[in-house]
Order: sequence, then structure tokens, then C-alpha cells
Amino acid sequence: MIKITFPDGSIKEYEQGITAYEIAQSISPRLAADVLAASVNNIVYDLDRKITEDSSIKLYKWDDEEAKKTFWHSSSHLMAEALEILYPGIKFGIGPSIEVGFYYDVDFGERQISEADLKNVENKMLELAREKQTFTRKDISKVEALNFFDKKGDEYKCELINDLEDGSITLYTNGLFTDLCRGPHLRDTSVIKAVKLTSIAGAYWRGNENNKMLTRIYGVTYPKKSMLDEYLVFLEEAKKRDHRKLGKELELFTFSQRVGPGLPLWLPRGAVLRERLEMFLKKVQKSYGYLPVITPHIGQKELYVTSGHYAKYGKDSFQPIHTPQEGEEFLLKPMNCPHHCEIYRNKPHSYKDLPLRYAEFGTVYRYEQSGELHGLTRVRGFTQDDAHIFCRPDQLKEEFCKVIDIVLYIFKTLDFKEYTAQISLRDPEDKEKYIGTDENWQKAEQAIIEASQEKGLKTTIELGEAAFYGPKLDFMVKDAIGRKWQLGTIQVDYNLPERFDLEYVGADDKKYRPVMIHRAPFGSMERFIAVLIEHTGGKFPLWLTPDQAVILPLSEKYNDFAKKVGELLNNYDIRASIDDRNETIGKKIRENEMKRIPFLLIVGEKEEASNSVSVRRQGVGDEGMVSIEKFVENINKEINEQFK
RNA sequence: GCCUUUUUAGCUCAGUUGGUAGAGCAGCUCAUUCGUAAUGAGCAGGUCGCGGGUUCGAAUCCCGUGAAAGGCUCCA
Repeated sequence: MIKITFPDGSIKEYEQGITAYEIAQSISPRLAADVLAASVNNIVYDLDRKITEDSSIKLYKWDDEEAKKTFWHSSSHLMAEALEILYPGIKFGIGPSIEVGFYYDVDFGERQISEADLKNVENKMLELAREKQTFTRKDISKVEALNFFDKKGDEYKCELINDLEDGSITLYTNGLFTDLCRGPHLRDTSVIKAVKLTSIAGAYWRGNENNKMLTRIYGVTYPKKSMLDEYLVFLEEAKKRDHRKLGKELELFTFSQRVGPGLPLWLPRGAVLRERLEMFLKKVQKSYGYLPVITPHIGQKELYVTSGHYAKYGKDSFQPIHTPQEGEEFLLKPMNCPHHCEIYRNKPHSYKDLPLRYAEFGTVYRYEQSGELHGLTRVRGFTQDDAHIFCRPDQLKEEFCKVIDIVLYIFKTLDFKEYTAQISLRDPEDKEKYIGTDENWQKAEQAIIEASQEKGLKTTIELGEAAFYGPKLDFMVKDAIGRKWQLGTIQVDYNLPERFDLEYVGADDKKYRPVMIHRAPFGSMERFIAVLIEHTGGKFPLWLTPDQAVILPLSEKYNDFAKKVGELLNNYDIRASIDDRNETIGKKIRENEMKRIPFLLIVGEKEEASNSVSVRRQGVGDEGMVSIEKFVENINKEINEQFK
């Protein structure tokens, strides 16, 4: 007999060799039917795998991440089986589960598969699923494994096996398909009830662009048809919030082929939104002791040779601008820091001057690969809400903490709740990629980790994600369909002060090197606004939205009164305009509702007589008639509450 | 940059097997002067992304190229 410990701490005895599925059955048949995966001593286990020693066990149902992972991973095997039947001789790469669903990388050789073929594959998968195929696990030696896949012609699998250790290799078989796999898997395929293959894409083998590009098929499966339908509806809804779609509909920004890809054009409404965001941050920064600076959009090549950016990115950037003067070269600035370093160098600094915080909404230009451009989230010309803090080493942590405070204040004011904080450190395997001394890197990494802890941030640590000159703390936010984007960033840099030979005079009259912090709480205005659009679905907070109210005269007879109301509101700094088109009130309401105008103010005979407006709130409806003064009071009250 | 797909009026989209373009909305004009999500009529609007080719004839077929979308790689 062995002792099994459950998550609630209770212990039961079972016979040696019992399986997690049998344990679930012993508790209740209902549980056994719902359970999809299990973990034994914190290792995810097949439900039918024998448990041979005293263990603690957890049973996972659909709502548990582990169960979903197992479900989708098994689904990728099911898809592979279907593909192998439909396209014999194809070669397989890898086929993991992902956040939602799964994919499999496949080498179709000379053959091609198109989106139109996916329906066929889906049907085959459902057909195979109904066969109730079991997933059988088999331990196998490295030699045997190599033999098996070599015979099958699966060169990618052989490559994977070569990197594995003998004794740790397992195969899983479902139906006619056998795969190299660590598991775990479902008991059988019959629980897979709904299948949707979502897209086909290319993906380099092992993520290396020098390797062959395989065909990646993405899919998602569910244990119920209704769950798939729900997911598809969710995707449709998410598309409606896409900032590219809303940006067009709400007339915030546009692109022009003639201006060039990745170079957004801000329309009047978008420009107002952006200006208001800038004003908001400027005010916050002023209270934190930042000093505004302004620098040009280009700089001599020499500047970037000094900073080290030329060596790192020179070839992959916009190429130098030449002048009539032979040999003279300027570069579009890809970042603001070198300029700010030169501002620091403008005069000698005492230790008493520090920290110095230079802030600039600096527009920069980066030659992003064409395939990378994406709406406003990845562009070639964008404006960073940049600042560089020059401080003494002993001030570093405090300064870092203050920046975190600013970021958190912004997120709170704009109601961003779902963000993650990511600490990006050096790749310890590949230190060559980075510039700067080991000692400085360690100090900087330490400072970031400590500051994040002190601020109580929940962080993830990513090795190898640091910038080439220093580690960073990034705030990541998801877009409408779950893609992660980096917004705010805080980076410690010991390198640029060195390269620009920055110094300050200490109390002992000796010269010291300041530490530099790069920081951008929004990240870039473009990307931040993109994410803000998707989070709000275009319904921006009242203080921020370009048009707070639109006055709708019932007919031309009330245009004069509408104008009077508009002027009055503008005098109170309320952004109101008049829709005096010769259209029915119904149409004007509909269109302004769709433009997400927070307040529609309807004025007609009654309103003119009582010097008031009838308020209609976006998405809510008629809220009745109030005096103009009362409306102003209410709206201001609401705006003030948004800053608490 | 790579793979796949898309590209027709300002916007959203039709366009059958190749026979030189069509709707709704927006715009303009006129009528209407309206009480909480689309008033009616008329007019105008397109070298079918761009450049070649095949053909008597190309939005449609072929080649090249731009841009966009979904991924991959990249992201100072």
C-alpha cells in the first residue's frame, strides 16, 4: 500500500500501482469524468500512469491551467495524426500547447497546404477523436528512438533526440501516430469534442532564421461545442476593439502609402488625445522634479559611434543623411539618450546637483523590419515619453522606486489592471552580446530586483531579454487578442556615462561617474494609445477623451441657442462641439453614440426656455434635463474623481 | 527579412467560366425643421494598389513590385 496526500492535506491509502484516474473514481464517478490531468509530487502525470510510491496528488479539471495544457497538447497530437493520414510522408517538428490552443510545425515538403484545406483536417480530427484513441506511453532508449524516427524519415525528431539524454526519452502513441513526447496526455481522445484550426503561418525550425521554414498550423479544441462557439464570439468581439479599426472609425490616426509604412499620421482627434496624455504626464513629472529639455531629431554619426549604437545597429538602421559638405553624415535619432548625455556635459556637476532628471517627449526613428510593423504598436517613427535620470550610485534605488511610483500612478489613473512586470536580465550563457563590465551589470541587476521587491511588484524574470547596455524592468500589457506589448520601461545604464565620460565632483573633491536611468512610463505615445484604445474600446476616460460633449439642436431653430451653450461650456474648459447638421435627432444621436461621445446634449424649445440641456450619456441613455451650470458642475465632479 | 493570405469608390463589401465595373454608408443638391440609435428624392464619385506580359479582349490568367493582415525572426 502507498499513502496518497491530497491538496487539502488529507491522506488515503491505496494499492501500489494505482493510477490518478482510479483515485478520482474512488472519490466520485463525476470527478473521474471531469478530470483531465493530474500531478504527482508536482510533476504533471498521465491519468493512467501507475503511481508506485507515497505521493501527493492534485487532480485537474478543465478550469485548471494544467488540464487545458494537457488537453491542447493531446489535441496537437491528434492533429498530427490527422495530417499524417491526409498527407503521408510529411515530417514533424514540434507541437506544443500554447496560451490558448496549440500548434504543430510541419514540413510538407513539396506539397502545400492552404487555409481551405483546414476544414478537411478538422473533420478528420473529429472523426479520429470519436474513435476514443488512447495515448500510450513508452519508455525507449536513445538508440531505439533514433532508429524509429530515422526509419520514418523524421529528421527534425532525430535532431531533437540527439539533444536528449538517454534514459529520459518517451514516446506517446495515439491511433496510428507515434510522437517523441514527454507527455502528459489525456486518457483518450473522446473528450475532444470541438475543433477549430485557426491559421497557418511560417515558423523557422527551432526559431532560428537560418533554418528551414516549416508550416505552423494553429488550432484550438474544447470539450464542448458551446465553449468553442464562445471563444469564437470572443475573438469577433476582440476584433471590434482592435485599435487599427477603432483608430479609423474614431478618426484618431491614419497611414499613407505615400508617407511610408510605419509612419502614423495623427488626425485632429487623435492629436488632442495625445496632447492631453502628454499634459497629464508632464504635470506628474513636474511634481517629481523632472526638468524639460528639447533636442533635435538628428545627430552626427559621431554621436552614435560614441554611444555604441552605431556599431550595434548602424547597418540595420535608416542610413545616414548626407549634406553638400563631403564626409558629413547625420543620423535620424533612434533614441534620445546620447543627446541627453551631451546636455549633462553642458557644465560640471556637483554631487549636490544630483539627481538630474531630463525629460523630453522625443520623437525617434527606427528601421523596423517590414514584417514587424503593426498598427500603432510597432512603427518606424514614434515619440517616447523619455527621461534620463543622472544620479549617484547611492541614489539609484530610490530613484528607481520613484519611477515605479510614476508608472503605477499612470496605470491606476487609466485603469490598467492587468499588467505584468518583467525584469529582463543578461543571458548568462552569452555575455558577449552585451557591453559593460560584469561588476556594473551585477550592480544594476541587483538594484532592479531590490527596487521591484520594495515596491511589491509581482515580477517575472527573463534571462537574455536585457538591452545590450543594461538590464531593465518592463511593464507588459496585453492587447485585445492577448498579444503582449511592452509599455513602460525603466533601464539602468552604467555604460553610457562611461562612454560619454560623464562625471560629477564628490564631497571629497574627487571625480565620480554618475549612474543613468532611462525611463518611459508610457513607453511610446503610439503604443500606449494603441493599447489604451483596445482596453477602453474607444470609450476614453472623460478627462482624456477628445470630445467630451456634443450639443444636438433639435432643429435649425435652436442653432443659436446651441452655439450659446457651446461657448459657455468652452469657457468652462469643457470640450464641446455642436452637431448642427440638418439631420433628424435620431440620426445625430446614433452617429455620436457610435463615436463614443460621453455626453450628448439635446437642446430644443424646452431647454432654450429654461436655459438648460437634456443630457444623454453614452451607452446609458437619457438622463433628463439639467441647467447648464449643473451640467458643468457634474462633469467637473466626475473628472476630479478620475484622478483619485 | 521569411512563410501564408489579402488588395475594387472616402468607408464596408458584391463582381458568376476572361466580354473594358456594382451596392450600402459617407459627400453634394433639393425637400423636410424633427424630442433620444439611420427622413426622403436626386446627383456626383473608381486607369479595380502599381508595372509588365498572355489574349481580339484582363478587376478576373501569368511574372515582378508596393502596402496591409496572421505568424516566425527581430525590437536601442
